[in-house]
Amino acid sequence: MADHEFASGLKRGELAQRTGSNLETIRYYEKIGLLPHPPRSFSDYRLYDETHVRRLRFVLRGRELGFTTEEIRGLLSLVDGGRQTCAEVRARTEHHLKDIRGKIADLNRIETILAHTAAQCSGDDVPECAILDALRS
Amino acid sequence: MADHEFASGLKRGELAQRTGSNLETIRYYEKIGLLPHPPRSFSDYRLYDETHVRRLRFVLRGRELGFTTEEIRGLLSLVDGGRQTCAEVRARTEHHLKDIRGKIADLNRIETILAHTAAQCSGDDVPECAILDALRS
DNA sequence: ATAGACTCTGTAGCCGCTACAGGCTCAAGA
DNA sequence: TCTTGAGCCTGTAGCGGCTACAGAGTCTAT
Repeated sequence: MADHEFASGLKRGELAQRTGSNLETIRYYEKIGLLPHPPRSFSDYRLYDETHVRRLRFVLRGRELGFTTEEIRGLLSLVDGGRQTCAEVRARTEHHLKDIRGKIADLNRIETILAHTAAQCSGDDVPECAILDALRS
Repeated sequence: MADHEFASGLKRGELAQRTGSNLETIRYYEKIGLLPHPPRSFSDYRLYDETHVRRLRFVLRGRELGFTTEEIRGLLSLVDGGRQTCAEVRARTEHHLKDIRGKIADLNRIETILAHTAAQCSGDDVPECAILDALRS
């Protein structure tokens, strides 16, 4: 790096650190097209800039919020398209919201069952166990 | 089947139907050791009985309740051990309950954010979008 | 000059299934 | 009896979303 080749770009490890993502995840997102192919240094190192940082954060945030990579691809295309129709983004979000509420409901149901059965369990060292019974039934 | 070879056993498809599980899942559970290798007919068909039905139901129920296959393997070993210590089963259940409550909390957090941003979104065909902003930030 | 940290590539593995291809076996109708 | 079609057998590949590793190259600090 005699000519300070990296002065203008982040290397992959640096991008990972800046975004809190895993090193390999970055390559994976590039592979599946959620991140663009970045320019390369003379020695073939990927060189990222602020636009990549923002884009990766967008993707990571979307994942955190439970969007699938396909859904994120869709959101990105709206962003990239420029004329993103707010109505469409909203429709997708609401669809997703429905999903999430479904998952919450499911988990709450499970939680209730488990909490109930755990409460019935004496905790003693006896062969009978309310929890196992619940699983068996 | 001249000699009514199957009279005393369920075939795989019948077991699947009785338990509501997928046909292939049964083979998979056998492969990973959650179901025992059943006896076979002359023509190599798996032959199941009521103990298999119960065991498969146990596994399926455990999965429904969000236990991993490894956790279920653990629960099964307690069951199989005979002297299952109720205290231990209870401890595992409560550990699992903690997990589930964590997930519920996460999802609730996500739900709040999405609901909030969706509410802020006008739904108009304008390039600004609260949801995308939220993802970007 | 060299050690060690970083990057590159392709590929395999993780979980929990699910699906498929290609062959065998069985039951029922013509 | 023959045929048709359903069901079973096996091994293997694929899904999503990563994560890890091997083996090679590159850079930095001492």
